[in-house]
Amino acid sequence: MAPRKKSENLNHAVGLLKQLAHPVRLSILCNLLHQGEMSVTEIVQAENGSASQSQISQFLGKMRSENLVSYRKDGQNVIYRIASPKAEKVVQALYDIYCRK
Amino acid sequence: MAPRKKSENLNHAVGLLKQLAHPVRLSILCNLLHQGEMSVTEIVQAENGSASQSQISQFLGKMRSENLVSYRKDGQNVIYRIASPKAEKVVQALYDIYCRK
DNA sequence: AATATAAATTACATTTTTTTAATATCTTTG
DNA sequence: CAAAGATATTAAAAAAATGTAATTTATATT
Repeated sequence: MAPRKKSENLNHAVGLLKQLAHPVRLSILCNLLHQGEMSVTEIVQAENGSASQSQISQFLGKMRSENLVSYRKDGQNVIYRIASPKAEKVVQALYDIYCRK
Repeated sequence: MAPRKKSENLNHAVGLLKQLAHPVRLSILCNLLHQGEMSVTEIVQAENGSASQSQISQFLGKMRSENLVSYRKDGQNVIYRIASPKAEKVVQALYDIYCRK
């Protein structure tokens, strides 16, 4: 990796961790990790009532603004995917640590 | 791993992530990962002014209460280490992702 | 065009975290 | 025992995150 100041790495990591530190957002990212792509409707359904459409849209907006996820439009649907390789790696690591073996 | 409800894994992971999602706490854990053990004085010095003794003590208290770290007394010093293997693994993964190659 | 569906936005109240300051406790040393 | 050093505790203010409701925009269907 290109040499960086420690504090720079630290702040980038903290920025990601703050987004992961919410059950609905982490669940969304974990689902995206395994599904590849999901429409907002599918994301809302997968959360099974634990967050409203509005809240999920707000979460997606924030994660979008931090370049954790990206989207494309498909008719009236909007389809999200993970955009950040680092986010993907961290979510995978969490999955390995908490959900496997 | 013993089978667990998804939401249980999720909440455990989120609990850890909330603790990691602060620059000073993450820095402390990263230092402990590499040093093994550190006294509070050393921890405060390592943060180099970015947090007061009081604040660091509060952070350590919270991380202690969540079993992320444990401590032992050595005279007038209190020496901390990482107590949670999961925390250790996640911090190591973050280090690999953000600070190496 | 009217209706329905999908998603985003706005505003606000609530809750949780973070920060700061002051003080207390415990241990060692002179 | 008094002073100094190390750590913890308490309280309160400030800042940030969260949850909720209402509304809006855009697209598709009839």
